[in-house]
This record gives sequence, C-alpha cells and structure tokens, in this order.
Amino acid sequence: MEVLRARDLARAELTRQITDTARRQLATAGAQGLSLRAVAREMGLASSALYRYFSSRDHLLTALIIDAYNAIGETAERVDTAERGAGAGVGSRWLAVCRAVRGWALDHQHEFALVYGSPVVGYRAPSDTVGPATRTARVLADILATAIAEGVLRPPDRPIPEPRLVTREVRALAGEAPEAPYEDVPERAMVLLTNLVGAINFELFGHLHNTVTDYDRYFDAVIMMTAAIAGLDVPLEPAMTQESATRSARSGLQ
Amino acid sequence: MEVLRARDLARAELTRQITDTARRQLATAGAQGLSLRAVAREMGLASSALYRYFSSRDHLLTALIIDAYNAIGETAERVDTAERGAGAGVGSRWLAVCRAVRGWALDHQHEFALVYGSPVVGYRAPSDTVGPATRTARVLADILATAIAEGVLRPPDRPIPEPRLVTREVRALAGEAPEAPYEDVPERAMVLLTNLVGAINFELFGHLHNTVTDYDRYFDAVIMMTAAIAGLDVPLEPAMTQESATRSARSGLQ
DNA sequence: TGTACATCAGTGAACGCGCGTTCACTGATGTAC
DNA sequence: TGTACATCAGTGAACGCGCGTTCACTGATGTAC
Repeated sequence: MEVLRARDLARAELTRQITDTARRQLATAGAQGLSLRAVAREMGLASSALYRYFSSRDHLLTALIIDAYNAIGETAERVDTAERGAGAGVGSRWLAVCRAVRGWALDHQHEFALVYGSPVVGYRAPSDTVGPATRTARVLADILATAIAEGVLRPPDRPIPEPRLVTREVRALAGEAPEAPYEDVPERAMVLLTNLVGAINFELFGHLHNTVTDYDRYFDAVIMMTAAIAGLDVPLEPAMTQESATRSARSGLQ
Repeated sequence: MEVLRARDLARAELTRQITDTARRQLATAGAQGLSLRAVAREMGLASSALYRYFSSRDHLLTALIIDAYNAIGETAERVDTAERGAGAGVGSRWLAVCRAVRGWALDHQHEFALVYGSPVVGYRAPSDTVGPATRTARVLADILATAIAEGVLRPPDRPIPEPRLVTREVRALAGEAPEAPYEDVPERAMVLLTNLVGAINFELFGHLHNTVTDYDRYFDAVIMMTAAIAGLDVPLEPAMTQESATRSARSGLQ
C-alpha cells in the first residue's frame, strides 16, 4: 500500500510534468499548434507514452483549459481576500481584482487566449470546464453584492431598459435577487465582466499598438469608467503597483 | 493591348476566386487551418499554381485580413451614411453602426476572429493592414465629433483622471483637439471601440452561452451603457431590426 | 522472506494523413517585325 | 496577315517535414500466497 502510493505519486507527478510542458509550449506555438509529439519530444519520451496519461490531444487541451480557468479564478480570489483583509472598500477591491486578472493575462498570454480568445477549431469543451470558468465571475459578483449590502452601490445612471437578460442560473450565482432599483445588477455585472475580458483581449491582441501610450493607465481608466456603469465608484490612485509598472514595457501576443 | 487586358482580367478574376475560396474555407477551418493545398484542391488546380498569385500562405492571409478590415469599415461607413441621410441623431447613428458591425461579425464569424481574435501564431501583419484597420474607428470618431459640434455630447460623468493616453496620430485621426471639458474624447472613443469589439468577441467566443437569454438585447444594453461613458445618449427603441431578430437564434463560433 | 503471477509504464515501428514550397516542364497566350 | 520569339499560367513530381493514434512488445513495479 505504501508502494502502491509510490506508483500513484509517480503517475501524478508525470501528469503534472506533461501539463507543465504543454503549458510552456502553448506560450510559443499557441493552442492550435499544441502537439503531443512535441511535448513528448521535449520530455524525452516516446510520443505513445503520453497516451497512458491523456487519451487524446483534446483531453490534454481540456486539462489546460481547466487549469487556466482555475488559475485566473484563484488569482482573483486570492487578491480579493487580501484586499478584504486589509479593509479595502468595494471600489478598491474591484480595481484590485481587475488588475490582478489583467496581470495574470499578461504573464500567461497564450493561456488567457486559450480560454478567452478565439475557440480552437474542432475542439468542443466538455462540461467539466463550466465550474472553473465561473470562479472569476463569482468573485466579481460577490463584490457587487457587498456593495449593495453596504449601501455603497449607486443606482445606475442609465438603468438597463429591459432587465431579465440573464438566465436564472446566473442570477442564482449572483446571490439573492436584489430589490429595485438594483434588480438589474446581474445584467450590469455581466457587462462589467464582458468589458474586463474585452479590454484585456484588445490589449493582448495588439490593437492598442500605436494607439495608446500607457497601457497600465489606459486599463485603469477602462475599469474605472465601466465600473461606473454598475454604479460602482473606483478610486483611482495614480500610484501603480510595482508589478504593473514593470509590466508596462511589454507588448502583446507574439 | 486589348488582349493584354484579357490576360490581366483573367488574372484579377482568378485572384478573386482564390481569396473567395480561402474565405469560405476560413469559415470551417479557421485561420490556423487555412491551407493553400486545400484551396487549390477545391478549385481543381495544382497547389503549385497558387504561387503565381500569392507568393506564400502569409500573403494570402494578409489579403484576407485586409479584405476583412475593409468589409467591416465599409459596413460601418455605409450604415452611418444611410442613417445620416435619414436625418438620424448621433445616438441613433452610434447604435446603428455598432449593430451593423456586430451583424457583420455574426455573418462572418471566422473573418471577424481573424482580425479581432487571437493572433495567428507565426504571422506578422505587414503595415498594409493599418489603413483598412482604422476605417471603423474613423466612423465612430466622426460621430463623436459631430456630437461635440452639435453640443449634444454630455461631459463625462466621470472624466478620465489623466488624459493624453492616446498617441498623437490617433488624436489627429479623431479630428481637431476638443476643448475642455471634452479634451479626453479620444480616450473615451478608444474605450468605446474596445468595448464594442469586446462585446462582440465575448458573444462570438461563446461566453454568453447559458448566461444571457437574448443576445440582441444584451448587445444593445452593452452599447447603450458604454456609450453613456462617452457622454453619448443612445435612444433604445425596443423594436429590433429584422436582421438582428432573425439572427438572435444563432449561437457562437463553431 | 521468497516465489509466481498480474499490472502497469514506456518503447519503437508503423499507418495514413496533411502541409508549404520548389522546380523543370508543357502549352497556351501575347508581342514585334 | 503571317511568322518567330517571349512571356506567362498551370502541371505534376518531389523534398522534407510534422502530426495523432494504434499496437505488439519488453521490463519494471506491485500483489498474493
């Protein structure tokens, strides 16, 4: 039984090594170019050996997608917990989480593109990916819920004309149904998530090139302005975190 | 000279047929899977024959990218001209242009992803693509400029804390530098473009699945809310255009 | 503790496929006199 | 108008490469008695 665990541990370790290698190759070849043979080659294994761990290329891709969703969600959760622990208000928490997600995206560009960029052709995501995919949204929804509870959320400047655009499942995920005039909060939260991902993709895919001078500040401005949509006031300190400052020099994917 | 034109015409015609076939294949195989051999096969040509028309796969890709940017820009221009001709206000023009761009994206999903989705790995866009890429932005900038001229643009609810985030070239493209309190208009225009593309991508890449009930209305809501960021009031009539109504049943890429 | 057997990891060859690009070539289309 | 030559479009074979997946196999690791 002790020895049985030894074999299991080896198996877990090799599985991890495979996904790690695949992740690294993702960063240069992109999702479409991810190749089992290349992964095996880098690991010094026969390509057929990988089939002991993943039954097909798509299974490996699925593992990478789930890992990416989890990593993004975990980043959001970790930062939000830290902010909350430091007594930050909802506005600061919101900004911090958005910055953290962008930071992760800049550090893992192809992984971010794997989940939020163009879908891989011929790949059909299984339902296992749904749970991890919602982790980030959950963090954002929680911040909005806190804002309502604290009475800090403004009514929207321009409310959504026709609410109930969001499915029941998502409303449930966002917590109790808020009363008027906050009944469209889930809709506004979705718009914020849409814009958060959109802002990151726009930068990552190179469309700010020769257009915007300071990516960090531009991102903060986008977040502040779109947060106002949800009735959330984000306090913009001009000071940048060290991380984002060092990152400002970099450019987009490829 | 008459006959010379015959050969030239044949050449132009075949070039068009090649890009058309490639465009059609893009819709099923995606950008990464675009293959010269497959294009030649479908046309009944030897694969080597294509090299008389495009010196490499990347040249063909570039042609498709330029065509896509031009098609999107032309759609935006056409719709805006029509709206202006019908005496529509800036808000209606804005909404109409955004809807038209989304409509084009839904009708040409892989083409839209080709220019606004994840970059094709190993492909480096030449500078020829810059001009066509700005056509859509030009239309949007023109609407904002008109709004200022007509005195219809509200000062922003929450102005950008530190303007001048946009390069001089883009400021020039957006027209004369507007006076206070509108000096951050180019920044706000960029945010709107970012959010427009972001909203379309989010839908196209499947992230509204099981989340939003009515894609058309959700899109309108996003546009209305993000337009408010720029101080633009978009009048939302509940009535849908026929086009977008028929389109609401469809789902995303793939 | 030792032995016979079962399980599992990893190998290497093979199948069948597709790709971009090059090159010497044939024949048709156009040009110059 | 007719003929000699040049240009160009398209062919088909080839180079050299990579891919996902299968399969019979060897050895090592673990199990039961």
